[in-house]
Amino acid sequence: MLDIQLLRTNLENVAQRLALRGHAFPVADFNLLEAERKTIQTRTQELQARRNIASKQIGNAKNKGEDVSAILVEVADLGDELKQVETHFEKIQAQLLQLLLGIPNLPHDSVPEGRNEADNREVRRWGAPRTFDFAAKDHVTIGENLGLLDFETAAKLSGARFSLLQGGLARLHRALAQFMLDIHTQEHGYTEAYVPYLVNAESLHGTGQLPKFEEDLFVVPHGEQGNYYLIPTAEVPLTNSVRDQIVALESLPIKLTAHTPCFRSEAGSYGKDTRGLIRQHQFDKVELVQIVHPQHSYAALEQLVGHAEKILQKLALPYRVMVLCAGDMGFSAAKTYDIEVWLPAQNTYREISSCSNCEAFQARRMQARFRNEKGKPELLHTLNGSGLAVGRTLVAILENCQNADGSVSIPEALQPYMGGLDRLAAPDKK
RNA sequence: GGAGAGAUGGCCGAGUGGUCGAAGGCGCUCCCCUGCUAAGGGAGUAUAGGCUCAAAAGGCUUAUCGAGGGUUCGAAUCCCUCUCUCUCCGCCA
Repeated sequence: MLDIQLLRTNLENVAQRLALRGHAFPVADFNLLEAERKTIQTRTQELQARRNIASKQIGNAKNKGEDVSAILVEVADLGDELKQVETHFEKIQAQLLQLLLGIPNLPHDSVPEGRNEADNREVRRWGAPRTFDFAAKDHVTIGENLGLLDFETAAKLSGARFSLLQGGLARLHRALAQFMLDIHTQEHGYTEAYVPYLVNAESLHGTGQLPKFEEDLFVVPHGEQGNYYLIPTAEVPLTNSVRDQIVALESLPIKLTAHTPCFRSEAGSYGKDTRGLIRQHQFDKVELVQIVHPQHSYAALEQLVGHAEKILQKLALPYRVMVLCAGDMGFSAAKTYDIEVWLPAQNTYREISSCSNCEAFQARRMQARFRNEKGKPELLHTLNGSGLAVGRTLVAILENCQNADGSVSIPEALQPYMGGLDRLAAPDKK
């Protein structure tokens, strides 16, 4: 959510910056609503003040045993009018809030202009794509040939966009998550968290998934108490842990990590990445969240990207880092780096991590604050990033580490997590 | 699921219809005394917003005592609903 003060004082500028990311701010609607708000609020407060004064007079008069009927007559009509005006005021406030909740974050000055993926800029590359002396297969073929990846059964169990892993591949998947958590907690200073996978609507409002993107979420009805939502990312529970809180200055930065499944309905992505593990309704991810002092959020973003990169480096998987253009960024982000891993079968780099600084955008929605150097509450800055998407890392390993005989070499860093196993191979067929 | 207790400022805690944005304490900030610490004295110390002001300062003002609704001229206080926490019982991994 943007600062409404900013909209009041600097609307033109805000609209321009939002236009950079392809959002048309409804300037006329806003101005109209604001003007109405102003008159109604003033009127409401006038009436409230009058009521307060009269009530005080009644109290005083009664204490002295004086007759209060004159004042009561004066105040008689006040109640009705006040109620009417208050209701009106609340309605306008709600409309303003609705409007505000639907507006994406402002892009940071360092974010390149552009409309879509094609305008993202490469920041750096690490590692060189391997050259194959045989025809490199894609991860689906590799996994199915090994007998460890089974989409057919998954479809029977659940439907499209689900997967079933078995044996060494399932273990590799688990090993990856363990490995990532260990690196982030032991080398990068994150605190591991185990979080709810079902969250309430407030939490999703806090991080920005609601109210605008409900169709991307899986909803679980929960009787009269409303709905639960399956988390689309651990960013939601981790970041919302500071919702409605004022944290102490000394406790910053708060660095949290969690391994969770993520659930996305992928509405509107029909026909995209239908083959394989790239785009699933359920996938695992190790998430990194930092909650920091506003002065340090951009330094923290660079750090956070580095933490995610570190995983790929240790796995020896080639990647590149992209800075997203204004038009390609997510709703809550002020600046986003994507890390894209090399996938030989697709002969391209594919997103495996997305790291964003949301500045105070989420903090304002969540009322997440800290007590600053002057002792005053101030909004925090929040960051999040994948460190990394487990399923996609699995894909990258299958494809990058495949051998001519159909087996897959296990990156050295993971072997301790695999009981020393150094390759996945098909069982001998007899 | 059943029975009971509770939710007040950074924290503890008083407050059952008006003089309550809220006693008292702790903590914190500033000042004084002492000065090696300790002790002592004084002042200050919620949040969000509106209007005003060129801006800052200031001034005026509104809302907020878990959330929402109701009664009333007036609600932290009375009534209703909900949420959460705690204790006991039941059930369960």
